[in-house]
Amino acid sequence: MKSIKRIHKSTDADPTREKLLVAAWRIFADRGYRAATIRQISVAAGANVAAVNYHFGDKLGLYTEVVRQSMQTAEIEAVQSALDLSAPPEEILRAVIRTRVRNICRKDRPDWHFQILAHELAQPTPALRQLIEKVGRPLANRLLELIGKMIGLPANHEKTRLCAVSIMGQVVVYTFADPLLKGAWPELKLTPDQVERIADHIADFSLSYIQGFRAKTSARSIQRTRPSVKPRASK
Amino acid sequence: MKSIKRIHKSTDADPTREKLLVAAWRIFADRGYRAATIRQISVAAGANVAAVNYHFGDKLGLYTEVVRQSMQTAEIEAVQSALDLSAPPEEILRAVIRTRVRNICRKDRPDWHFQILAHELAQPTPALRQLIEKVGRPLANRLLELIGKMIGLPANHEKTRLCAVSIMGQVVVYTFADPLLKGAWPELKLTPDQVERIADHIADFSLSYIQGFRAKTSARSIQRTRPSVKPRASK
Amino acid sequence: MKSIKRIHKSTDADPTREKLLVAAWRIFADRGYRAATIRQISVAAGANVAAVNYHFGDKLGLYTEVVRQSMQTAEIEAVQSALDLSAPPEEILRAVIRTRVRNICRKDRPDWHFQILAHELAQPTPALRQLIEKVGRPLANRLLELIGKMIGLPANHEKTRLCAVSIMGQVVVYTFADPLLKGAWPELKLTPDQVERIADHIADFSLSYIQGFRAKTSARSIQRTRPSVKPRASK
Amino acid sequence: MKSIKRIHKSTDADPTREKLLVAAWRIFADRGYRAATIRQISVAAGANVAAVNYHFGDKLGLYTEVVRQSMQTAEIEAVQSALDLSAPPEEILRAVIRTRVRNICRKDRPDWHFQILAHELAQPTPALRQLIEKVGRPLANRLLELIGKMIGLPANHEKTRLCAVSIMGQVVVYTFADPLLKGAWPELKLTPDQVERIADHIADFSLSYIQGFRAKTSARSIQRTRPSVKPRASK
DNA sequence: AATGAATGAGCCTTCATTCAT
DNA sequence: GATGAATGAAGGCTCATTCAT
Repeated sequence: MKSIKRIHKSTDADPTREKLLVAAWRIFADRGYRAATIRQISVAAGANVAAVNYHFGDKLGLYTEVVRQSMQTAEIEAVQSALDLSAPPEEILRAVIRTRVRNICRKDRPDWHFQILAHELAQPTPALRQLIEKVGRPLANRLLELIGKMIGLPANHEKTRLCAVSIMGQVVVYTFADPLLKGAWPELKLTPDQVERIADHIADFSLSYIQGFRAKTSARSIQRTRPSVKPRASK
Repeated sequence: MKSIKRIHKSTDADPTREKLLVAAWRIFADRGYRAATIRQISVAAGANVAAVNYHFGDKLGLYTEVVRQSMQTAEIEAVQSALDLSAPPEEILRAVIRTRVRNICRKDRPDWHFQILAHELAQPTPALRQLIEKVGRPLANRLLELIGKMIGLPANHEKTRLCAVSIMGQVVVYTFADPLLKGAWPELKLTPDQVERIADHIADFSLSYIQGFRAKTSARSIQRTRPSVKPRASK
Repeated sequence: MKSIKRIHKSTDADPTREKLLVAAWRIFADRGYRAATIRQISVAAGANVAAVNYHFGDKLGLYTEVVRQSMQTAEIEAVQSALDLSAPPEEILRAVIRTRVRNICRKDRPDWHFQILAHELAQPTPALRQLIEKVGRPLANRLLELIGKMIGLPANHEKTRLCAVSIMGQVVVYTFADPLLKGAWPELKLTPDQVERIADHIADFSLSYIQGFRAKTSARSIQRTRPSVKPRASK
Repeated sequence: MKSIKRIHKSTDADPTREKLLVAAWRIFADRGYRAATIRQISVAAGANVAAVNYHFGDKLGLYTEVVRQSMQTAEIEAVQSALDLSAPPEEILRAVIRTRVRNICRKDRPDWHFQILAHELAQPTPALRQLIEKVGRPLANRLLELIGKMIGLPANHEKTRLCAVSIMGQVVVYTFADPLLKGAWPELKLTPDQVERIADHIADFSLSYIQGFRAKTSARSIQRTRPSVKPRASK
């Protein structure tokens, strides 16, 4: 990425810059970094082709800014805040899943955040690293702690991680494999009702194992002092 | 895609064509259709740029052939044949999951099949449609029947589909979100041992809910005639 | 032809666009649409290859613009205005022929208009249709009316059309068959003097028949009511 | 043109070579030298791409042979033989025009000879020179002699040449400007009947001037000894 | 004698970037 | 501050030609 000569103020009084960001967000989410062209973005934003280079240095600069802003947005915050609730862990997990799944079918800005993530994972750019470290890791850590609490194992235990991935996989597959699901499951319409049922199912599906696992470890923990001892101790 | 004028003999004595296919498979899986260039592929195959045009008509023709062959390969067959086993459904499901997960860390041709699928889902090409209809739908149908048998619901029941997606999501996330997982989970090395543990976990995780669900529906089905009433009590 | 995204100001202060048009006009007239390359044109205009794409969308866009401008130029107007003269029809016909033939040996822009037409007729492009409808048909109609008046038959009468083609053929053969004429007629130098003699000859040659035809039809029209009966006695 | 390594016998017992020539003749006449590809020709002839190079050295060698054979064919001979008739010059001229015009609408091999000539004139190749010298000049000379006899002037007199070009122009315009004529003259169907009327018209149109011219020169030749003195003596 | 396979040159087009105003 | 104009690099594709068999 080329270094930007000047830092422009990102105040609200700079409509061109903002319009570029919104248009870029949509188009990058739709087509990914490479397939999107700055001409498409400029036209969609009603700006000149050179405006992108002027405001953001180059294409990668614009993209990086889009990714940065995308990760700061409310729905991510919503997920994070859901993780902070002082409710029972099961309810927190349910809330987290529901919040995330609901975003899949938002009408105004359909899942742009995760679409960008999906494109990044398929075709990484330099933005992926910061995306992982700034967003992926913190979110993962909170989820791991939550699950660890539920199954009575440390956050960095392999079983904890496996459970976290199992939950995450069930959620993201609806974003990543959308065309595949629509092709093999014609009734999948992602209406608000159906989305609620999906969220409930994922939570039920996951809690079934987690609660069963806790039961087993709890039973063993009667004899032992450290409940973190897991059934498969190897590693 | 330009139609190829003639059918070329695909004997083993056609090294250039084969080398092109192997190189294209690897590069397409690595970078996706658009980002891959026929020059890169030609150089990797030790052939001329025009060789692609000669053997496959154009870039899309080469890609289509790669996708077609990719979907015919042994591991897909392995998954399908696993679905045909006359073993108990639980064992079949375990075998299917294990077969698929093992392919993630194959040394010779690392998960190219699913990497191509991931690229297709992120940036669809005309090959996606046939990929869905030729591979996605048949596999999905077998999986749905298997799960339907286990939970006592029709294959096209929404709950059956939700379970299938939950299982599939847990599996494919290891391919689709690989950089993200590696970033948030440093210990994830995908050694053969670990891959086995992953497969076991996904099977345990999924069977926990499925077996519990069958127990409930079985109990209810004594009283009720229509098992399509969703037994989920919560919400 | 790719549609050009924006309308560029065609002011005189746009030298590159103008230089491209002039160079393209010459090269297209010289070699035809297919044989001319945008690299040759760009080099001749002192511009970059991509300038063609920027100003005209693509090669066909540039060509279409060349054809459009070519047909609007003065000499075509001259022919048309000659047809509007309120002089005796014979004089108008003479003027039309002379105007057209003179353009064959113009020093500044040698017969590019008709050379492009010749290439279009040999290898049609999408521009041919509009060339026929915008220029060919209107000019033909005026010529037909003029001849019809002279021979006392309707403009759309077959004999009127035959006469028009006979005149037109005598004129255009000097452009279309130029190499052939030069080869079989070494004294053909197309000096201004000789061009004048050519024009006079074509007019004399044509008026001989036309005036004789009018005499015959006039004589017969006293007796006959339907002048559409061809008065040609031979055969 | 690349020199052919060996001279192949052009006997009838070489069907591939013959089929190539026929296919090439049609396609070259249809699209011209540059636009025609040896692949199209090979496919149309049911032969291999390399067969062209094998039999004719290269593309230009095939084309040259096509042009050479085309010029030797019967209809050209027909025109030439018509010029040899010992009939009155007017009848000979009529026969020549009729023979040529009739070829325009031949059903089996529509005017390929003149279509190739038209392409050559629009985009000359090295074959043009020999085409002019082997065919153009001899035919022109015979026509000039014929006309010279009719108007009482030497064959190389400018007026003789002008008359010859006027006649030739009327004929070839039907081949060269075919799309233009069809566009501006919808009733032009080139049925056999209409073709006969066209031929008669061209003959009438031309003889009107020629016979009138002879009358004038004959009148003067009573006083003068050298009938080559023309009305407009300048030059 | 004939051909399937392969090649290098050249073409049109796209795109991010830069420059002058 | 902002933009219209222009550019160089790179990509896919076509085609005549050549090579090995």
